[in-house]
Amino acid sequence: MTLSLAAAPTCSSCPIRHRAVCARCDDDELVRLNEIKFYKTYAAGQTIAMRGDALDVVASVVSGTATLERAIEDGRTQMVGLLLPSDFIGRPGRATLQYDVTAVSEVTLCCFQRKPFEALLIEIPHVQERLLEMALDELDAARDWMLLLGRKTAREKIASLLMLMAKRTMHPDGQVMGDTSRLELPISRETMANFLGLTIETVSRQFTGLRKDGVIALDGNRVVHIPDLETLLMETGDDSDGGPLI
Amino acid sequence: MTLSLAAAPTCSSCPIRHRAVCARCDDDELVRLNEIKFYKTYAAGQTIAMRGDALDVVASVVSGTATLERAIEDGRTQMVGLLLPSDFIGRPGRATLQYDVTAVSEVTLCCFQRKPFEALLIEIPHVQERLLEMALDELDAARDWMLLLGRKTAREKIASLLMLMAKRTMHPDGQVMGDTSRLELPISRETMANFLGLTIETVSRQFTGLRKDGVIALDGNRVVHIPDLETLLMETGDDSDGGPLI
DNA sequence: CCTGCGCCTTGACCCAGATCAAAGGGGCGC
DNA sequence: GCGCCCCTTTGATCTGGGTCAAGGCGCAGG
Repeated sequence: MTLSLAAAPTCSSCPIRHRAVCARCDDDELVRLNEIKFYKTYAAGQTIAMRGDALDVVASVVSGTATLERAIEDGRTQMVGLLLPSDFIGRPGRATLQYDVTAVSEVTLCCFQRKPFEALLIEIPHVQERLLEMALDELDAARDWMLLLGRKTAREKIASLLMLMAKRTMHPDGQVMGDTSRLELPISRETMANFLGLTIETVSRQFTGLRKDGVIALDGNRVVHIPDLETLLMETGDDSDGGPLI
Repeated sequence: MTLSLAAAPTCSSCPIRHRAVCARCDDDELVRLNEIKFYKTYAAGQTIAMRGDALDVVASVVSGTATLERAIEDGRTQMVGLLLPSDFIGRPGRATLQYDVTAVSEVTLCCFQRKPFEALLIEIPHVQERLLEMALDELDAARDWMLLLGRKTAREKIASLLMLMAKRTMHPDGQVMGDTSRLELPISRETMANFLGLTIETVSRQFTGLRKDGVIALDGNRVVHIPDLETLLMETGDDSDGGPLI
């Protein structure tokens, strides 16, 4: 997965330039953020944190894909968030984690110790402002996802997921870039199933169905070609405007 | 629906005492909040705002019940939030609404003009802090709801809804109060169906099922008696701790 | 008192997606 | 090259909840 950083704010020294936390920081503030940050990398499949764990760091995703999941003892699992580069993990003001966080591909995080980070929040109001904005965006995304889970058909769910991936891969800051027809899926069929509230068999069948109907073409099972984004959009069941997704 | 205000912070002159926005405000700050607030009442069934509307006020619910809904053109509707007293509507920093907001019972809102409210946010950092906290709580609740929508059975969904209502009605600030066995439902079967991603027929059948199994007793169709909360909890499919729900 | 209207319940049937089961690949160690 | 393992696809069958249709029931208005 590649991200255009051309239009990203130029926070020094961080690969994603703290886009998550300091879009409006001045140099002095950046220095202070840099003082308390450190990087951490997790292998694909590794558990980053588990429900109930103490949360003594917050972090933003620099590269790779991670998932937030909620599970019931009997094995049923629902993904409740997909973390792609620039997404933020952890919440100031709460000490324990509500979900399982798992690295799907190799993941690098830019971490901040929670305590000093919270201290900085008080001094740098627009970081807090930015966090509020991000939390509200995530809330909107979660609510769109509720519509998907509660009311969409399996085919609409798959199409919506592909649109989401396409948007996130190709328009990191809102502008179109690169090849809009080739999409590399960062997650397995099982992860998709957990995201969509489906079984892997149904996910697989819907992929086959979309392929047979010419909406997508498959190249291996991690690469999707989308000949026409409009056609795919029609399959999502969303109104024309689409709206923000995760 | 009644709320215990005994332990609520003592912000003057507002029925819910701005619990949502100023748990930590001092007198001066309260005066400034009071200067820009006003009340508005909506009749049951009335539309408070629609998707796409300009959002020039933010508000907290003083009394009554309202819903946030997302709809697809073909009529499928998913409720994405239930607004009970002390809940907050609207988001600083975004001008248009993403959902339809409807009054379910008669609703009174304590409103603030968005612009002056945003101005106050900058000057009163702990209001911003409180908003962030609330947004993150709502996000947790939305994610729990995603587990319900994606992975729970119809019976578990109904049981979860009843537990949610029971918690919200009886423990507004965490402490138990009043009669834990009688629950008055503020919403119709249709509203429940839209909340749970079910049809009204299924909702009705599940109520009948729970009644026949002695988990609940019905008195008319808006009043539920819960002989044993533990039994109901077991039907929700949640792990023991339960966790926060909306 | 009857009638109409909203809401809710119940019944009969159907179907999308789950479940159970059996093959494909494709990559990697040996 | 060979076998193993994991992921994915496909097939056959089952079922929970949707759909369609027909009553209850309470209540407001005539």
